[in-house]
This record gives sequence, structure tokens and C-alpha cells, in this order.
Amino acid sequence: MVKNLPLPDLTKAEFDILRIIWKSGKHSVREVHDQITATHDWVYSTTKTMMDRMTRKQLLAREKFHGIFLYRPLISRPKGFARFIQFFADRVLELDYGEVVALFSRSQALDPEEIQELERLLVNDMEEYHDTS
Amino acid sequence: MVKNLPLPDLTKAEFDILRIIWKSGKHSVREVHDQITATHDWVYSTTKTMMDRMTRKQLLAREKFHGIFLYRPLISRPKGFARFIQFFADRVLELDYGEVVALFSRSQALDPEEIQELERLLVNDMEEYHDTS
DNA sequence: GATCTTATTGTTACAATGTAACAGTAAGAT
DNA sequence: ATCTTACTGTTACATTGTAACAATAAGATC
Repeated sequence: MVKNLPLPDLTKAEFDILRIIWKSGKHSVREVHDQITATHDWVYSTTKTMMDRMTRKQLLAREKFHGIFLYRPLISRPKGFARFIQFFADRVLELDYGEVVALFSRSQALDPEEIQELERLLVNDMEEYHDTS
Repeated sequence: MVKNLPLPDLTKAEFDILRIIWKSGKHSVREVHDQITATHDWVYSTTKTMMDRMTRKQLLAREKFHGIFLYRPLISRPKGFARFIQFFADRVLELDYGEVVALFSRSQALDPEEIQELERLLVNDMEEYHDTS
């Protein structure tokens, strides 16, 4: 287990699927699959298996809708980002979290409210988790 | 396979081991292990297995030295960083590589020459790989 | 120098993740 | 009623993360 990473982390594949689903609420496996082929050479059943496992892990919830299943995210975008980037911030950039948040302010990835939420998750929560004495 | 990532990528565990070895040339498994416990709750044999596999994958080379094996990195730090961060730059930050390199200029993670090398790897090579028409 | 201890090396295993095949089922088209 | 096509469920296999355990080497001890 990796130390110093309070939030359980997301894998790249999980993050990529979530990125698609975050864009607009609910998606079928087919819809996710058609978009994920832009970044992954997966066959349909791969996307399916991933989304099944993510449902088991409570990253997604699914509900039947006119005969097919639609999936929605169970974690917010800022939380997903926080879970995904903490390793990167810690070990790659070796920047403090405040600077990482500042970086996101300059990128298009998150809107201002999401950045605030990211800041709350990363900067506040983590600083209290780490040794701050 | 993930598309648009020309360099084969490193896993977190591989990156963490390399980070330690990059700090000073050659290390025994024991030396890496004693340092990696700062970030991973691994037992010795876990570190050992990782380093074995990395040797098979040509990320490390080992040579016997006074009875024990010492390992040295087969990829440079900037190259390792490039391989590790490309996913992050593409999908998380959604910044162009130039801005990512700029970010590293502000962090302590790489020295100026390494940053130049990173720029060469990430910005030049990748831009020619991507659709630049 | 034979044995005991301790560190290093080699081998094997098992769970989670990445990747996919294939079989069953439902629903519209013929 | 059957054919096709899409969706769902189940199973499998490679790689990675994590570790146990056996074999061997090298000093320390008697």
C-alpha cells in the first residue's frame, strides 16, 4: 500500500471512463465505449468489464432505463481528480498542493467551483492529514 | 493499449523505484528497499520482485559487485519523467506539453538540463507524433 | 573447520487490474 | 417463427502489486 495518500486512488482506466461519464450524467456502456476508443484500443467487452468492476467498487451506479443499463458516477469530478493526482503531486512535481491547485486554475480541466472543491480536498484535508506541526 | 502515448509508460511502483535509484547511480535491493519504505509498506521480497521484473523489462541493469548485485537505471530521469507524466499531461491537465514543461521549471523536480531534455522528449517528439497539420 | 546466523538470491503464489472471448437473452426486422 | 443485432453475464488470461518461502553465500562462533 502506498503511504501518505489518504484518498484511495483511481487507476488510469477508471479515470478515463469517469472523465467520459462526468461530461454528462448518465451513459450506457455503448456510449462510453464509443468515446473511449479515442484513447483506448478496447473492444466492447473490455469497456463492459471495466464498468462492471467500477460498479462493484462503488465508483459507478447503474439503473435499468427502458431495457438497458445506464451508469452514473458516484464520485464528483473534483474528488476523482484529487484521487487521481495526489500521487503525481507528491512524487512527480514535488510541489505543494497549493501550487498544484494553481496549475489547475490555469488549465481548462476544471471550472472555478470545481477548483475550489479540489483545493478543499487536496490542500485542506491533506495538510491536516500530513504532519503539519 | 492507450493511444496517443508514444513512449511506453511506467507504473507508479516502477517510477518510485527509479526515483530512488536515479538519486545516485547504483543501488542494492537492500538500499532501495530501505528508502522505499518511506512511501510503500513493502516487505523486502516485494522490492526484490519489482526490481527483478524491471531488470527483465530493461528498466534496470544489474551487475555483481563484491558478491552482491547492484542495479543501475537504464533510462534517464527526464525520459522516465516523460514516460510517466504523458498520461497526466494529456488527460488530466489538458494543457499542452509546453505548459507542462513550464510547470516543471517552477518545481524542484528536475534541474535545468533535465528540463531541456524533457522538453525535447515531450514537446518536440510528441508534437511531431500527434497530428500537427 | 563444522556449525550457526544473517543477508542475499531464486522461485512460486495469489489478488487486483488490463484486456478480451464467448455464450445467453431481448427486441426489432423479415 | 426466424434472423439479426445489441446488450448482458460469465469466464479467461497476461501483467502488476504484494508477498511467502526455499536455497545459497558469507561471517561469526565453538
